[in-house]
Amino acid sequence: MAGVITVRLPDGSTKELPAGTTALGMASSIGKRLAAAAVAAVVDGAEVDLDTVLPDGAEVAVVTADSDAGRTVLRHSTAHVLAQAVVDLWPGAQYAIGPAIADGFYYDFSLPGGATFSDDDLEQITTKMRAIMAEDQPFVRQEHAIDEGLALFADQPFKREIITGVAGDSALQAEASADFVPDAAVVTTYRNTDSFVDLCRGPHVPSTGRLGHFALQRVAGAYWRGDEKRPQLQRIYGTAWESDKALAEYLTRLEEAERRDHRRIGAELDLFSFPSEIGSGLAVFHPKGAAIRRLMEDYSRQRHEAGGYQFVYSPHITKADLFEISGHLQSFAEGMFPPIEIDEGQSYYLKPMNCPMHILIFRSRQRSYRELPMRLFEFGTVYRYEKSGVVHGLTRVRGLTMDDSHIFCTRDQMAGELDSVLTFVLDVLRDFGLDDFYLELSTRPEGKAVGSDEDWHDATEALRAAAQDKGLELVMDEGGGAFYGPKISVQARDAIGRYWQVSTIQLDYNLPARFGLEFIGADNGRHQPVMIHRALFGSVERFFAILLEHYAGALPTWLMPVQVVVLPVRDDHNDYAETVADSCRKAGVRATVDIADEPLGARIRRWKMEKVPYILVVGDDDANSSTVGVNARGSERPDRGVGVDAFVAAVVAEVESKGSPEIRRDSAAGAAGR
RNA sequence: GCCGGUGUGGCGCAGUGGCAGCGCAGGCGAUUUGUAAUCGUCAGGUCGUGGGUUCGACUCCCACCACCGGCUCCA
Repeated sequence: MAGVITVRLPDGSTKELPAGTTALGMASSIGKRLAAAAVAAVVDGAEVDLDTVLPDGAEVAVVTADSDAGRTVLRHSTAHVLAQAVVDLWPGAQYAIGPAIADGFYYDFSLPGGATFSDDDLEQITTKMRAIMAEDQPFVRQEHAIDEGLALFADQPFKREIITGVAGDSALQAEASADFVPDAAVVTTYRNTDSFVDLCRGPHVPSTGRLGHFALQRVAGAYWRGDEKRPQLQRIYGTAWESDKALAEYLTRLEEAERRDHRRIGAELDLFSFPSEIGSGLAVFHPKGAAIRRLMEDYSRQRHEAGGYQFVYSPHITKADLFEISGHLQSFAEGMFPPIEIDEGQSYYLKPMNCPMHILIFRSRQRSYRELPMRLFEFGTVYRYEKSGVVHGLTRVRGLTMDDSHIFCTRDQMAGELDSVLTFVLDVLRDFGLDDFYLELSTRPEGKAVGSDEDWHDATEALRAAAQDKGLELVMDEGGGAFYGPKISVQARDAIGRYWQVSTIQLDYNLPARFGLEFIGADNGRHQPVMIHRALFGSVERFFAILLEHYAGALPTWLMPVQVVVLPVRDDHNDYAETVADSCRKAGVRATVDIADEPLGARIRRWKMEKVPYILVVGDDDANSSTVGVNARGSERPDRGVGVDAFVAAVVAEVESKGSPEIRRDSAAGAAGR
């Protein structure tokens, strides 16, 4: 019957509506709440504005503000308002692109006369944006032919460039500008007022009044289309959410991340520093930080030894020749410190990688297949000339120590070796408390790869098989491998949901060939070994930082330099406190006594801030009955009258299981609650 | 490397051209403490470095260094 259409909803049901009903109309027919929360719709798989008239038989879903897709719409629309505000405040400003990104949005501008934003500008821009939102201006969608579009943006060169791109190679442009998906020879715009129109595929919220839960965060420079040879634009970052509550929660999350910042924790706990006298990106580890690092390294050594790795050492500098043979000088010279010239033109470089050294160890004599797989391991300190703007705490430094292994094996051993290496790596990471992973497989890059198609195929499939065997999510990074071989990287999720790339396992066809590596096979012939590069922590410094952020400084007991501190209540309890500490030490628990020359509360506070796992308070009652009062990290109230032996045994067990007091407390609380 | 910001005792901060301050931490003294800050007192800074402007610079200008947020890069 004419005048009625039927649409299908996401739950499979159908709904009859008068012809001409818009997506918003449909939402209203379902419920007021839904209509109020709606910001866009998906019709037959395409995201559209709410005022889109529904065709008969369409599949329709309402996009609400509190969904990921809905927030994207909010953020994108807020970005438009930002652009409108900036153009209003800086007449003649050119606006480039303003997409939604994870948790927010940005917009790039070129200001008249090369002016730049400063943080102070954000306030007046925000005020202007709120004014635009208060006016509740509609977002009006229009379609234009290419030449119309070019005329419309006559004084907006960045928009013209995008439009010109649309007219040209559309696939390429879609790649270049995530903000914009071109469609044949038509461009779409959204107009808020006579004075502001932006090129955009949409969808947008119906009007600016639907926005408002936003905050501008910072200004930054950003190259046009991410190309450092192109002009640098002025970028403003912001965030926007469906409600003030969601916005506040997000800002709280940012604060939490700030509290966990390893640079802050490193300073608070006196773990490391970056003296400017030494140079940018070069850390020194203080005693407490060094103690933690040593525990990490010692455990790693222990595991590697058990895992059949052989330990080697190599120097920090080498003649240029070595990195010419390896190819690093040709490819990565700008990432290396400049050479040291000695002995009439002889150049020495600080090593940026350990692999050539390990290769020379392999090549130092003839090798038999019986020696393979040969797994060489070293905590190898390398130096990389990171550009001045990129150094960042311990995560991006100029001097770092890789827990670097190079495995030489036969082609037949390759698949099995990859599998066991991956198992080993995940196992050790779990011991450090990282247990939520996904894997990323980086495949052959276009064009510049070395090695035969067959080699690449075999290696990639071997990596894929090893990865799939682990039952973890596998994400493809097509074309993301290095020129010399495919790679698996392990991405670990931390306590607040951030992913960090830690371990990498990489096949290499390049270096064995460049160095002419060979071994004598069972057939008495010469063969080239396969080489696997493997880093587990990646960089020890960076892994240290990841652990600090993951645990917010409260490391598991086995990694804490001081595990137990004993506080005598009065100074006549000092001797008993020493006895307790001795009992700990005898069991291999790191314990110290903090004598009673300050009030107990003050001492407890100090050690709490140190994040010591266990604070023991001992007084008359304890000295009389060989007990301690246990104040475990993370607990609200102390546990009085615990027997010394029982306490020590519990800590020993916790160290053995690589646990933390917080976890033990939870399970204990669960048991006590019954 | 590029854009923006910041740099004041060990740490966190105040100080808009005219005598460098506060809190915490530190030293000393007193306090003898039962679960997150006892009281008093003392000391500590050529204000990131180097130039310049000025009668006078923490303050204004220039260069450099370092750090922070991004961009680009990350073997």
